[in-house]
Amino acid sequence: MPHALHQDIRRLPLFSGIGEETFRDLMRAAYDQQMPPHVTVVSEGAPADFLHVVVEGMVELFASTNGRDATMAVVRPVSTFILAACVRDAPYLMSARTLQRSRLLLVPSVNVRAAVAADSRFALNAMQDLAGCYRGLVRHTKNLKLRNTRERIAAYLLRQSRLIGDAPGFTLPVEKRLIASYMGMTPENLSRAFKSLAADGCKIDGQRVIITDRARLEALAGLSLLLDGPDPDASAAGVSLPLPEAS
Amino acid sequence: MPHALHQDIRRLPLFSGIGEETFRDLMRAAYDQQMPPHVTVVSEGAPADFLHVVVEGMVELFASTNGRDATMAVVRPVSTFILAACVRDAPYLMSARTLQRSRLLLVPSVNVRAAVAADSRFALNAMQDLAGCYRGLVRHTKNLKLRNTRERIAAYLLRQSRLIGDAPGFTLPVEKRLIASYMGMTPENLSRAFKSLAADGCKIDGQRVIITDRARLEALAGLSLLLDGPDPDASAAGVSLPLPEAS
DNA sequence: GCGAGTGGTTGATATTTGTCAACCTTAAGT
DNA sequence: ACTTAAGGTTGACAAATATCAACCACTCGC
Repeated sequence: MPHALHQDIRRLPLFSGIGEETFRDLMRAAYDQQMPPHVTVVSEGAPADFLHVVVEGMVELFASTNGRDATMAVVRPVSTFILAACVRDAPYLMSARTLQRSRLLLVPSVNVRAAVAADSRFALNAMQDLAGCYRGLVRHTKNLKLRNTRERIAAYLLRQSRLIGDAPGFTLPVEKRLIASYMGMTPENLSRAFKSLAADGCKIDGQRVIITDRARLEALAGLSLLLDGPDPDASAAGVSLPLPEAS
Repeated sequence: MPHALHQDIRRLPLFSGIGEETFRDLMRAAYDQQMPPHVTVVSEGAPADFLHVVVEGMVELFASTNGRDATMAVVRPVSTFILAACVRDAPYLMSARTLQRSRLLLVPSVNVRAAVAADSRFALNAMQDLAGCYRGLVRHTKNLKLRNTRERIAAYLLRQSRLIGDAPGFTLPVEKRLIASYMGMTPENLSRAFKSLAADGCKIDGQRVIITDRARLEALAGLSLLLDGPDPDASAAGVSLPLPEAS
């Protein structure tokens, strides 16, 4: 595997500062896999045999029950997912499928568990990562329970804007159907809500978003928003959608 | 503080097996507080100065945005809450209020952070605890997104039953308004749903629940239930409601 | 024993959200 | 260039859920 890649992975908060030997052992045990698009790489309920690292492409984490299914997160390079199941040695609670041609690094869970036991810095990193994931999900759950669809959408767009430095314009990072599912609504509902937001300070045209009246949009989101900030728990990958692109 | 109490706390997964000295330092730094009912002990947005241990009584974790509020969990002795904010040195994402006269042990976050840094077993415990909390919340979120109110209730009741060993009869552990809010619905809606479940294998009379036709109730819950089991992530206190009492 | 407050239930009604079907647009494949 | 498939949008409609108001039952404090 190319050295540059290892560098990128090592720079992840989860791996940064851990023993050189720990890291090397993990990488050596890992499988490097190329996957075509639309392939299920993890099935919920299965034993968590691997920690996954997304190296190229894009992966959707989702959950399903008889028919229905819900997007839980979309993961882009370079980040890991399902650390929790891995350290708990418990079944996956989410499935994962590629959205594009992707490249994944599969690190056997046994090795991960050995590494947390052996390298206390790695354990601390894992702890921080999991705390961040947890907090990300707390925010998400609060969103689902405290806001209706329009408010959730407004809050989401404001958050996206803030994450790229309060730029008023940006591009949606993923397909709208994924955003809709992630936010617990139907695509139709999202579509209509997007349109109606024109009256509340935000214009959406295709993938392009322009916040025309931030104050108004914030009022709609039912702010008091420590709910989504001011601390983004940035490392909370694996429980959210990707960053948008400014423009 | 009585010795017996320390024993109970020490037996929590978070503290079990950690260095005697680590534990003693934490306990020595802690404040032992008696609180009357209906007192807010933690406000979301505030810096996370303390890890809280519920020693007696009952505490509700909740979140609120302009008017509305949502129950996130109910914590009973002996367990801890808001570990995540504490180790991240980040603001609380939830508020906490006593439901009854309660006794709390407040362990300063600085000491907790020092302890995880110094005692690698404690760090591993914290990691496991946070992984459990995360997984608990994942289940909860899946529930919210994939099931409607009746299904959520059916699933909840089945879960409660399973947690006490598949007893068909039990007593609801908390007030119905809390259950309703936790599950993201209004009390009125919960009340009606409870009544309607009589036709689907479950009878609710006041606090008493009797599952009369488990198979039928499971069918309604839209099972395939790895969703709530078979691994309860038991240590996931702080993200769920208390256990019911069998009867 | 009595009044007040809280939680719970019920009914009528409004709002929100989902469903279904049609259609449009775009990108990919032949 | 044509066809196909997928994502997205729109409208009409249905279902789920919330809201509001009244009422009941129970507990607590006097």
